[in-house]
Amino acid sequence: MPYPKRRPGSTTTIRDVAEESGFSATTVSIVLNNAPLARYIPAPTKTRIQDAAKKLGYRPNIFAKSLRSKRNHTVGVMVFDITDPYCTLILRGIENALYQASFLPMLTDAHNDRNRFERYLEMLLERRVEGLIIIANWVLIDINLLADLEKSGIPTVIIGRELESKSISSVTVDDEGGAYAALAHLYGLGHRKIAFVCGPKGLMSSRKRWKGIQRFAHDTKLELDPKLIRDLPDRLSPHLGAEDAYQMTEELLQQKRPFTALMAYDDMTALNAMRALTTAGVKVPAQCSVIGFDDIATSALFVPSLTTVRQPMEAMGAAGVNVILEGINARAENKQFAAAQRKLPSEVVPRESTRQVPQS
Amino acid sequence: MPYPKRRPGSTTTIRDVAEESGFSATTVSIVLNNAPLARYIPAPTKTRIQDAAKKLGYRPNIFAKSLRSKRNHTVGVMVFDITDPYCTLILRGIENALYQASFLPMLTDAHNDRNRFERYLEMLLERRVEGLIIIANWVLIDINLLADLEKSGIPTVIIGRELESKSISSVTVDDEGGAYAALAHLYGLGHRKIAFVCGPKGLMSSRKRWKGIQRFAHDTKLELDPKLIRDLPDRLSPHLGAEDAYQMTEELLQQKRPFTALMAYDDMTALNAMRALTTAGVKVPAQCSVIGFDDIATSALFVPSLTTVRQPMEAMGAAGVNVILEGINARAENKQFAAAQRKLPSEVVPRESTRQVPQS
DNA sequence: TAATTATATAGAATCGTTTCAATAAAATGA
DNA sequence: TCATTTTATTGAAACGATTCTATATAATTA
Repeated sequence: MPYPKRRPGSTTTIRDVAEESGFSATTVSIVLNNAPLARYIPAPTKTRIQDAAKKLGYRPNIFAKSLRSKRNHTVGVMVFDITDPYCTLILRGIENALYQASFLPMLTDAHNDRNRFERYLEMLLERRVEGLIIIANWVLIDINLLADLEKSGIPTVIIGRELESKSISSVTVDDEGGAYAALAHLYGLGHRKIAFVCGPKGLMSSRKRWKGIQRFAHDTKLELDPKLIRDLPDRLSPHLGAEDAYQMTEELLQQKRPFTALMAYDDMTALNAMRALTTAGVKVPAQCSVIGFDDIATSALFVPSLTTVRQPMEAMGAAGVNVILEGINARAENKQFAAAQRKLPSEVVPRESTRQVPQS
Repeated sequence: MPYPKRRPGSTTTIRDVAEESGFSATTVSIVLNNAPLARYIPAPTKTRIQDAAKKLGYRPNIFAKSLRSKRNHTVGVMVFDITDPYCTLILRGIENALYQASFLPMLTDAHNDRNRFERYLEMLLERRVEGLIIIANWVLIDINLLADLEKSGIPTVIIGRELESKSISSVTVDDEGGAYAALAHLYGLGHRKIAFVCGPKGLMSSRKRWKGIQRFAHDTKLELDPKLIRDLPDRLSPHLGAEDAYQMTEELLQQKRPFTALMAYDDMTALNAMRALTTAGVKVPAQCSVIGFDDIATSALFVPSLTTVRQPMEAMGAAGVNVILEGINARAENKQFAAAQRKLPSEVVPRESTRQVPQS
């Protein structure tokens, strides 16, 4: 009995298959992985090995495989708040693109908390994920997280935020163009007195959208009334933002400075603005049109449904995956790869909340 | 030069730390893992090893670790549609509970598709996740998936659906009690003529909720008008359900059979029912109260905000994690463990959409 | 003092793959 | 026919940790 009989409790290994088929573990490995050398192996041998593997229900041990190959076909995905509807569609896009490539995501949620972010980052690196996708939102921890990331050297992409880094990729939507188009939409409906609830100054996307607004105003000589412009504060907690939007809309109304349309930083802001308007007795869209940005799921369900600028969230998720997949492949072949900065177009989705300005 | 100098390109291994500290790899391992034998190792040795590890930035190779220990501190999480707001809060609960235990989730989304479910299941087993959490929804693939699961022998829990299996755990909400309480809420507000848009008969939760309704009606001698009861069809696609709910509410209205309240199978149904009511000119809650079930995020934001029965989703996610963690621990110690069936209580959340029945 | 136990460390085996290097037979070319 | 190439297969060496077993000294007990 030269080979030890395989112990009943243990799982079947490649050596069991070798013994069963009458070939060596090497040959089994070559056949089952269809390695280059497999072209020297005659068909009958192949079938015998495959049959043996099937018969024993052989499932290669992924730990051993990973140990050799240093790969695990896994990427880390970090969100800052999975409760945020903005996230889930991006997640869908990520998931779908990873599925195509037979990768699986490790999902982590930083809860908008810096410590948790760092702990999770550590856990992901410890597990040697092959890539990292970060979905930025609202509050993104500041820049020194980059230090940790860059030195780790794993392909990383941030979705939803532009970065000046040369080693971290990013996928963003065309904020400026989207805001430009949104304002153009309102303008096209005849609106001239327009109120704005802009995002926090600290956010790049907020600045970009404002830039788009200004550019449109400049292009068409539309006058922007400074009294009708509010900025959301730079807050740590995103859900407080909802209340802020509500309050600011109330403030805008209390000024008694008439406006026929309101453009909000994003959909959550717009939704809360609508609530404030409705509560104050201002009918949307009859008396005031409202436009948002993002097109989160709720926006279509709302009454009235919200006109908004759609971010192609699934596409952004997919783009993020493709960017890091390129990085991962380059890495596997020891090639150099450069970080990519992708910008995707957005599109105005007209719904019930905007309407032709009433004749006066 | 007895030891080969460590190659510059490669990562630092335990042997590098051994060489640097002047001890053997064995000792390094014992110290760094604080293994039982560590109590024989004097403090100075320990610090020298720890310093060396820190100096070299040693990070143990998790693949090698897993190969020995057969563990990876990872669980598979399967959802059927991450876009479904019902999922995300449960996911939050899962994520949070796993974080406490230093586990990480592999997230998969079956897209309500059976093939995808099976492919993902295969991928998760291949990766040897230590446990499996399935968030059932709306349409859950039928029972023969159990065969695959049971034979794999990994601890599994299904959240949101009761199962007759003895080897698969489940976490559910008290559907019957919740529906009972919801109807009691309407009854308490004086409603007697109540319409129902029930869930698909095929769903256990749907049947349970209906049972709660019947029990309440029986207890209080409330009469249920069969003409005011509709069942959502058993569909494959969950989003079609939204349109169904809208239509059924229209049908209920067209009958001209008065009702002062409508109880919906779940929040999505309720939201669409409200849309239909509003569109038809029926004011909610002035003319008709509406109550849902689930308490998804959108419900609080809606105008009017939706009264509903809250499922403790985060708690359900956490409970699911705890169940499989017990299974995983039992397994690690080669103990037997029995599947657990947990049922969590629900609670009525009164909001704007329900109101005292108008005097007539 | 001798026998025993506790302390401190290391060598080698193991986990299950993949792959390098070796070998032998068969097919080809000169 | 002999040298070379192609085909077919394998033993052994990685991959990087943990742990079993062995060993040597120091401390304790009889």
